[in-house]
Amino acid sequence: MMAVTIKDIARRVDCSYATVSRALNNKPGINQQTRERIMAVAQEMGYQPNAIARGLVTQRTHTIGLVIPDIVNPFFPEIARGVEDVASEHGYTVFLCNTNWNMEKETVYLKALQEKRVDGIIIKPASDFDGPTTGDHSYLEDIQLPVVIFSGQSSTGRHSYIEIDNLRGGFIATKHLIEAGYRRIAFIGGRKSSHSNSERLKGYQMALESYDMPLTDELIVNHDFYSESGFALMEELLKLPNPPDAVFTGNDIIALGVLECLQLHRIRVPEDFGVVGFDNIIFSGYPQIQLTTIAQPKYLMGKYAAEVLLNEINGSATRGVRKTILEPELVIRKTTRKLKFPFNAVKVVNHS
Amino acid sequence: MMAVTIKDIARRVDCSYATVSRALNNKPGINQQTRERIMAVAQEMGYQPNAIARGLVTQRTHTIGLVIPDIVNPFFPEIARGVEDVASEHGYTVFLCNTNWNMEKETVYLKALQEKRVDGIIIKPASDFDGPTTGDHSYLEDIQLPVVIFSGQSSTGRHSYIEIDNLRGGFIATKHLIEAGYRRIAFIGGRKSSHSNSERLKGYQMALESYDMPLTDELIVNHDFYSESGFALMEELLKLPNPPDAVFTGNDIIALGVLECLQLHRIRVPEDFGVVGFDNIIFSGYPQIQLTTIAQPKYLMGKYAAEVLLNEINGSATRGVRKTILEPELVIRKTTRKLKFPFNAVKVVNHS
DNA sequence: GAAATCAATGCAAACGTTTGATATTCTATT
DNA sequence: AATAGAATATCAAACGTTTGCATTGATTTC
Repeated sequence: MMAVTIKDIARRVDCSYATVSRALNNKPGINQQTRERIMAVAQEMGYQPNAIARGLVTQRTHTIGLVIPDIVNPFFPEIARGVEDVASEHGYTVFLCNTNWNMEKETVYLKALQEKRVDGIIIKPASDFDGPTTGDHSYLEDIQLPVVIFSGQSSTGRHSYIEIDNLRGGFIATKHLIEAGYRRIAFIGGRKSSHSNSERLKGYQMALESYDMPLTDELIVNHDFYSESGFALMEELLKLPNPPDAVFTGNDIIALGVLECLQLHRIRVPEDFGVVGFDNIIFSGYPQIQLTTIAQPKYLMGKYAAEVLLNEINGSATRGVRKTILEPELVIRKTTRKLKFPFNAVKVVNHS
Repeated sequence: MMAVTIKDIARRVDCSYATVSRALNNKPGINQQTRERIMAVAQEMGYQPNAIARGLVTQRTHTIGLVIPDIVNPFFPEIARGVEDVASEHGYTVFLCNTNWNMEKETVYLKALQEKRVDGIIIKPASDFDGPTTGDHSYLEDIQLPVVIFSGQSSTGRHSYIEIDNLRGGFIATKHLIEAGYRRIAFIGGRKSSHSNSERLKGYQMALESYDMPLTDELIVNHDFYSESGFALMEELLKLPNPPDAVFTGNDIIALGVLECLQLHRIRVPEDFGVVGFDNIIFSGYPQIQLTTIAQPKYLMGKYAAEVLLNEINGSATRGVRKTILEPELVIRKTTRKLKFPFNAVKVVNHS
C-alpha cells in the first residue's frame, strides 16, 4: 500500500536516488539511456512524485490561496474561474476560501494558508464590510508573501491591487440615464462604508454636475447590497412628493429588488422609469431580466490578479507593487430607453 | 527572513525540539510550566507551524480536492459552499478544480491532487458528459484515496456516491403538471447520455403511465443542458400539429430558454402553458423568473459529501462505501397553475 | 604517458516536523 | 537511605525529496 518512492526506483534501477531525481526532473548531466530506463521504471511502478516532500526542500508548493467572501454570490464565481484558469495553466492549484464576509473566518483562513505555505494569496478582504475599521487593509501588511488584493483602497503599499474604475462606472451609468432623457435620477447604494460604493456615488454626482443637473440629497440613499434593500429603498423613494424617474443602483442585486418594486407598482420600465445596475452578473443578461448595467470584467479581474501574483512569485523580474485599474463598460439592455436626447435638449429641459 | 522553526524556539527556551513539538500540540507528558513557557515564546517569535513538514511525517495534509465541471455554472457554487463549510469546520482546506467538463483537464487535476497528497477527493466526473465512454466512472477506481462521487451511476463500488432521486424528481414534476390540469406534457431533456437526465425522463414516463395518460414519442426531445437548446426545441414542439400545453425540462437553464420562446410567441404562462424545471438554481426564485421547479438540495449535497468523505478519511469507524440518496422537492412558483384538478377529473378529461 | 578535461553518477546534508524508545529527574514509599 | 514508579525531557530516526560537492572513469590534449 505504501506509495512508491524515488528510492524504490533507485533500488530497482540500481543507481542512487539523486540520479533518479535528476532523470525524472529532466535535469542535465544524465545519460540519455539511464534517463529513459528510469522513466520507464517509474512509469511501470506507478510512481507519483510526492509534492509535499518536494515542497519541503524547494520551499515552493505551487499552490495559491483565493480568499473571497462568498462563492455563492454570483459575482465571485467568474473571478474564481479567471484565477483558476491561469493558475492551472501554470501548474498551480488554488485553495478556495469563503470568508462569508467575516473577519474572524478570514483570519483563520489566512493563517491556514500561510501554514500550508502557499506561494501567494489573492484576496477580496472581508474588512471591506466587516470589522471595527471597515475598509482598512493594513492588517494584511504583515503577510510575508505575495498578495494581490481586489480593491483600490489605500494601503501603505506592500501589496498589489486590482480593481475597476468605479468612479468612471458611476459616471457612465448616470450619463447614460441622462442622455436617455430621464430627469430625476436617484442613487440606491449598498453599504455606505464600502469604497467601491462611494466611488460609484462620486461618479454619479460628477455626471449630474457635468450636465448641470441638480444634486438632490433625498435621491441618494444607501443600505446594503441585497435585493430586499433595493426593494425597500425604492418603496421609500416612490413616496417622495417628487419621486425619481430613474435610478442607478450600487449593484445588480439591488437593481433586481428595484425592478420588483416597480413591477408591483405597475410602473413601466423603461418607458416611464429607467434602471441601471452595476456588475453585470450572469442573470442580468437573461431574457427575463435584461438589465442595463455597468459590466465589470470579472473573469479578467481574476485572470489579471492571478497573472500579477504569479509574476510576483516567480519574478525576480517585475518586482514591486502593481496597481491595475480595469475599465467598466456600459451594457445597454431593456431597463433603459433606447431613445437618446442630444446633450442640448437635456439642458433645455433641465432649465425650463 | 527565514521563518522561525521549532528549533529556534527550542534554542531559545533551551530544551529539545521534541519538547517544543509536544508542548505546541498539546501532547501529554509535558510540564505545565514548560508548556506555557514554550507557548509564550512561540507566540512572541511569531512561530507559524510548517504544515508541509508536518504533512510529510504524519502523512496527512488536512486538505481535500473538489473537482467540479464549472464553478460559473450556478449549480455548483452552492455545492462548493456546502463542501467548504464542513471542511473548514473540521480544519480542512479545499482545492478548487474546474474541469470545464473536459476529461483531459480532469485527469491532470486528479494527478496533481494525488501528488499534493490530499486526504480525499470529492468529484462530479467530467465523464458524465465527456470522453469516449460517457457515464463510465471506472477510471476513478484506481485512486488510492477516499473519494466521494456526485452521481448515482454504476461502479464496481470502491467509492461512495451521493445523488438525489432523479426518478422521483421527474415523477413529482410531471405529477404536478398533470394535477394542475395540463394535458399534453412534453419533456425537453439535456444530454441524452446523462444518467440524471434519463432517470428524470423515466420519472416523467412513470407519472404519465400512472395517470393513464398517453406517452407520445414526439413530445420527448433531448439536446443539451443549455438555454439555447431549450429555446430551439420548444420552437420545434410548437410546430407540431398537436403541440403540448406544458413541458418538464431537464434543468432550469433549459426552462429559461423555453420561457423565452413562449414569451416570444405570446403564449401565456401559466394560464395556457405550464413549465417545470429542475435544480432550483438561485435565479429561478428571483421575482422576474419565478420558475416552478424541482429543488435539489445543493448545499446539503455538498455538506453530506464532505461529511462522508471526512468520515472515510478519519474513520476506522464507518469504513465501507456509502450511498446517499437525497430527496428532491417540488417548489411551486409562477410558471404552473395553482388550480388543481382532482385526480378523477383528470381521468374524465383524458378519456372524453 | 602524464595531465587535464568532461560527462555521468554517487554521497550526504538539508528542508521542518512527529514520535517511539530511552534517559533523566523528581516524588513518594518503604 | 534506598528505591520504585511517575513525570518529564531528550535522542534519533523517519517522512521523500532536491542539490552542492566529491568521485569515478573515460577521453582528450600536449
